[in-house]
Amino acid sequence: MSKESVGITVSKNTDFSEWYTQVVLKAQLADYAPVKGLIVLRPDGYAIWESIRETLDEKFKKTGHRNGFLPVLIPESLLTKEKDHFAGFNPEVFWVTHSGDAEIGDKLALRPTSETLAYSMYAKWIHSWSDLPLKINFWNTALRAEIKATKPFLRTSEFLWQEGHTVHATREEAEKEVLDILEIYKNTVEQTLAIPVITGKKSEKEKFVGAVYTTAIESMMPDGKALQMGTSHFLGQNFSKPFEVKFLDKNNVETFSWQTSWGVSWRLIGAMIMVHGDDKGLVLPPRVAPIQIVIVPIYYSEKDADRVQVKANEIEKMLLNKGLRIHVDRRDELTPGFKFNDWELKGVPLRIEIGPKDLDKSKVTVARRHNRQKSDLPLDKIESDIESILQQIQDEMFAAAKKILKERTVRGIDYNQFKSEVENGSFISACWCGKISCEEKIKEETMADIRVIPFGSDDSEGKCIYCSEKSVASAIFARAY
RNA sequence: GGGGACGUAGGUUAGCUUGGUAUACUGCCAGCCUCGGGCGCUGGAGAUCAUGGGUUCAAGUCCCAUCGUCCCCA
Repeated sequence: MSKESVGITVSKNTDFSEWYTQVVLKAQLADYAPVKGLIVLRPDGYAIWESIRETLDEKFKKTGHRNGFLPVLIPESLLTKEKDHFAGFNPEVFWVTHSGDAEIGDKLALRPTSETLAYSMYAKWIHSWSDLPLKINFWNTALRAEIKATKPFLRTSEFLWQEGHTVHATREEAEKEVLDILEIYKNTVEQTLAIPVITGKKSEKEKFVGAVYTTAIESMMPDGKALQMGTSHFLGQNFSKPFEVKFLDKNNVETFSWQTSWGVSWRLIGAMIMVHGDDKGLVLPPRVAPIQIVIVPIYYSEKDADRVQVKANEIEKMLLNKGLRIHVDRRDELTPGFKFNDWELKGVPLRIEIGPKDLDKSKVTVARRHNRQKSDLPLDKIESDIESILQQIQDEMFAAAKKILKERTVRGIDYNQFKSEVENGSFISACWCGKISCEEKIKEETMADIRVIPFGSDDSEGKCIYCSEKSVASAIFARAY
């Protein structure tokens, strides 16, 4: 008999929104904070963030970036210095106006993003061509007031993220940085989180306010909505001029620098929950799972307890030595059946069950979380096979997600079909003339807009899906989070 | 921006129409239990009924206001 209040009570297919919320709460990733729009990350949720952070951090450092830390308060005078940028963020800015009872003259913003603060500092640090490139990344939080439509990990008023801010002597070098970072994002999301992405440029309407252009990785969620997974911006000299981030080049000429900024947030966790989760709860890809393998020892008598525990400890040690993240569930007060459900809710990719019946046959039972299949594995095969099983799970999860993305991307349709495909929750690849007015009309009429203009999708042969004029590219349209 | 729903033990909730001692399940604690898919049995602790005001002999229940949360649509 199942205890409904403990597990997930709705189906992912029929009530996606409620399903998502239940997974977040019941898998104990996060809980609602006392203030609307804010969440508290619990250890199981934070562990996933740490895992993502470690993967990215290693790649950033290998490509010459270093970490720094920026304060959370930005004076109004600084935030408003680049006007387009400020206008874009203004409605979402939290302001600190008082210290105690006294009013603060130049009121302070809780950072919605740190370009202005970082570059006011960079201007002090950069004087010569030899100070460049400057490549600093910051692991912190950003605050953007979300009054309506909040959702754990996807839309919250404060979120964990990283923001990278780099400064270069030439345009070419900065543009290469933008693409190098996007490639790191793509690889990490695809190989670690097992979520396929589409890379490309954002339209003018959707680009980062203050950027020359924005590149992004975009992905599809199971409800057919697109989710922006990460962005990498070419800022050109839009910030270096107002903030005077300039240097003397080798010819002793004062030159404004070229800049980039880029970030991913804990939104990635939300995407991973949505893409891989099922009606039993969370499903974690092995590469990112804080616990990759859980061992559940099964026994009743004292005698069985001894031999089962000895074997469990032995396997734990063997797998720890291989660098795997493993946990033995030694809780004595719970039944095996409860533990199975518990670890499935929490998404652990692989479970090893060891009981007297297994040991009698010199094997263990392994249960794969992503397809819920159980099989036998001989004791003497564990050491040699376990890593390839994990790899296989990782691959199968990515392949399944990729198949869905492919199946739900449609192309070569007219505007009438476009409307019904949007309703179906499809990604639509369609020609576009490049005019913002067409994109806005489409958004008005269908609620879908351009999520990304994939690299290499230039197309001057086609006709715009909306106005039928000559196209510039085939873009990906969809409704979005 | 518009609309809807809801605040009662840690969680889910009954009670509200028709005012009269606060329901259950789950979780928690103690003990027992062959416990391989949320096992069973016994006992126990746990509630300023969101907040403030009003009506009344009497308010979880009726009235007003406030605060908060969730969902849907633009």
